[in-house]
Amino acid sequence: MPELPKTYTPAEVEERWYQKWLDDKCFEADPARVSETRPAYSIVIPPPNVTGILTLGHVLNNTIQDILCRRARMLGKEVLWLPGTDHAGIATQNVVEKTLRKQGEIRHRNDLGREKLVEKIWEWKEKHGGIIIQQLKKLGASCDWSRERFTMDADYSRCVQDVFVDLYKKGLIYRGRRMVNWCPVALSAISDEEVVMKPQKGFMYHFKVEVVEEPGTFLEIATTRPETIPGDTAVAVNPNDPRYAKLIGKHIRRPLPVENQAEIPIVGDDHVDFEFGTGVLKVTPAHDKADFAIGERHNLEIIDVMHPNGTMNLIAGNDLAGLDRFAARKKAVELLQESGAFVKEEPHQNNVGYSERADVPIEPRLSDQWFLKYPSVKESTDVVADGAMRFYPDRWAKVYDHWMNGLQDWCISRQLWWGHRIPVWYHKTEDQVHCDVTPPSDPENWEQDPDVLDTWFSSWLWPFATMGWPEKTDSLKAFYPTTDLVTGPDIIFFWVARMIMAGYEYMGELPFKNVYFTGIIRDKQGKKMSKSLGNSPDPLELISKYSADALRFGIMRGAPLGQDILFDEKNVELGRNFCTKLWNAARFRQMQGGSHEGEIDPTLLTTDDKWILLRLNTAIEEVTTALEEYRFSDAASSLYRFFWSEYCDWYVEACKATLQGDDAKRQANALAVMDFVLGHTLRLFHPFLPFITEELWHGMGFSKDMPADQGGDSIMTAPWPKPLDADEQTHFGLLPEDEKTANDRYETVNLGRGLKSAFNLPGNKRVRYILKPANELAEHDVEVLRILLNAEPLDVDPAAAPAKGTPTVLTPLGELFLPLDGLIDVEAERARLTKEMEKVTAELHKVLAKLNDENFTSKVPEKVLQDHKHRAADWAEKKAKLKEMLAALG
RNA sequence: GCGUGGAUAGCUCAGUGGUAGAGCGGCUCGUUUACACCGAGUUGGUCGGGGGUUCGAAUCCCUCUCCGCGUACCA
Repeated sequence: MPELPKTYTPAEVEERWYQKWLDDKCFEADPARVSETRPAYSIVIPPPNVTGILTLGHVLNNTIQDILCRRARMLGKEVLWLPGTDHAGIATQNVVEKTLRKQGEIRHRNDLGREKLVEKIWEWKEKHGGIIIQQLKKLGASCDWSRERFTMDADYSRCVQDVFVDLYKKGLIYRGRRMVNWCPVALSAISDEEVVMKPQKGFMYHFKVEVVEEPGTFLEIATTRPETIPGDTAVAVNPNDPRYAKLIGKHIRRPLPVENQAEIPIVGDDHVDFEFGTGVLKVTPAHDKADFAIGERHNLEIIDVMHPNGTMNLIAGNDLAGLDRFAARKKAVELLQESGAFVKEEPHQNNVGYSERADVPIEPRLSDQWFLKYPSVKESTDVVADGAMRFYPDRWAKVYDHWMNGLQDWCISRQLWWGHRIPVWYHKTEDQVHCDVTPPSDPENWEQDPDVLDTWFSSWLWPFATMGWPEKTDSLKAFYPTTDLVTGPDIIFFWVARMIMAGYEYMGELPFKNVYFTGIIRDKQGKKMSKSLGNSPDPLELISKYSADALRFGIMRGAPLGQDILFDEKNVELGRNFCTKLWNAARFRQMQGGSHEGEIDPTLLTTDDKWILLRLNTAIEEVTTALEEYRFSDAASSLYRFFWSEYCDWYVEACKATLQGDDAKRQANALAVMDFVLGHTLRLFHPFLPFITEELWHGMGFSKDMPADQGGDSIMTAPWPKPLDADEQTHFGLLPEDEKTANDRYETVNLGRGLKSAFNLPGNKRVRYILKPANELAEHDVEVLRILLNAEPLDVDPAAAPAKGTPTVLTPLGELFLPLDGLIDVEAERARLTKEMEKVTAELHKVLAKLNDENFTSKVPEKVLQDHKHRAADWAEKKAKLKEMLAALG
């Protein structure tokens, strides 16, 4: 076996192994291999935006998926991780339009026209799209790239059309003139889910109008949007409001536009809250959802006073026409002031809906759009409520349930060019509609609906449309429903809920069995990572600086289930350091030489050997359980602790006693134990650290132990470690008390080191210790103690009686003395012992106080009582010893 | 409003009824048979406030404060 290089070079290693895995088709899933003994495991990737670049959110999300997939492979499952990208309608069209504008090719999309622009976007997609796919490879993602899908692939588009036509024929998709959320920048309708509410500081403007039928009677109206007054077609009061009820049916004169102060009615409507504002509401059915509803109830005229881009139109009047809605607001106030209608303005905070994408206030707007009444709602609600589909963390189930019980029809049409065009044609002369996946036979007489579908109307089919639906393909048969879905809670409604409904509607079954919701990545201050804040580090830079393994480990160790993640580069550094530690521990083993094929001889196991085997068992159990419960950070922490604090810090150091000795058999046995532990550890780590574990697996010769079928000798397909069962533990002679024996020893070492440091002796200075053992110690155990204490020599003397004032510490193995030739400072030792005495006395008092309390002793469980009694005895014994020691000082 | 998560060492978090923990940071020492991306030692906490249940509360209950998220909103 060639020697491992002194330093680990992740960039070269990661590149090399990823290519090898690809060449060997290690990630490719074959439905034909699925069987009773080889169950399927599948995940569909949440398809990133085709224009996207890797963010830390993607790193988190995809590392989790990769861990799940890699572990499933090691458990002997046939694994499909299906990758792909999303065409992301608005976002992509924006990116490309912007690029073209920057390059001076166009000023507006109309310069190119629909066909040309779509062509340009495709070109752009082929050239620059899917960068993120290459970036995912750098991260080590073990996706089956041979199955990469795009939501606008021809067959995928066909699925989208099929579904549209089907839902149309079922009467669930309909076209209607409704109030929608209109984005004045994108010039498109958007869904309720794409609107984010933001608190706004603004003003509440009051103005008064005279009741036409009762001159001298004025109504005061409060509004935040005076620019929409020209669109008012009524004012509304609550019919139960004693102040105004009698005015219902009468009229007022609308103050704007100045040149058209029409008379509009006063209507009574329960919607009006008479405690809010003045209790009089102006009703603008064209520009407010609630007002639209009032308008419908009272059959009011609808007057649209705005252009689609948010500027005022001519109907708004000469003073306002052409102004942007916010400029028009100011102008409208001025006009009211001029006419004397203005009363006052008051600062007012309210919530305004913003277009998530363009970050501008949306404009409620009446327009013709396509809507979907959600299908399979009941099954989809029940499956989560019943727990048949599990959410992790499960509190999201409640959020889901809440949304499912308040479903509003989904506005699925978008006034964009990039996307799946709605498969509906209108007859040019007759009132006919053709909805089908194929155009009408006489296309010259028909015109296709210009709109495209909301991107999510394609993503919601992702779990099955990527596997060949509507054919009943082998892949669908083998891998649907998928096993796990890993995504952020921010798209629970956008995507998760809709996939569940589509799954039931078209596959008759749930699309995935478990949903893991990741946390949201924030910076150290807790701010959300975003490009505009510039607080989002580039994962690729982190990879080149620290390695992909380091990034994966760092982010997973700090990502507890259900919590947001405060990202700190320190965590990645920790990951890098850990990889280095792993590398060096492997090198240490290799430097001892010897074959790694040595069998462990149970009769030669030392206390330390047994201890590490027991600790390994615990680690395997902890990691396995944690992963089964999706507690990735716990799994990572367990591994970290086991390998660094237990294997490296104690076991390897203790082994040096054997390795320095001259018993060849014992040495070989120690190496066999190391190999056993390392072989297991590498496999436990592989899902987290795929690259370095593969490199060491091969570099240390573990690979050839494994059967070379399926995936060859890669650690990827090595079996997932199992804890030793009872028989194996018997075989190795492992007993639970072995752990205590070793722990007593390590505690003794700790205490001895503390003593040394208390007297300012450098850790590397070899000093003499004397142990007055409480029980007899084997020669080997003494040697281990000597090495770990860095003692030279370590005298074991049951009759030890060192000079007065010799620093002494009580250990589980007996009294340990640190003779300081000629340097004894009696007062210093007295001070140290006195301090110790105070501590022990305080602890003893605490326990005794409880034990002397009748209330305690009579009510507490027997086990707790015994624990306390033992503790009291321990402290008492320590106290007695300390007293003796202090007395000896004179 | 309603729902939901959180507040434990300087920082990030673990700890769900029985002796308050880890990692990082800080400080001290250090070229020991791998590893300074390291080792040894050490310093850090009346567990957000108040009340209750209990022999016993970081842990269970109530309440308040603050931070976050979701959702619904009144012009």
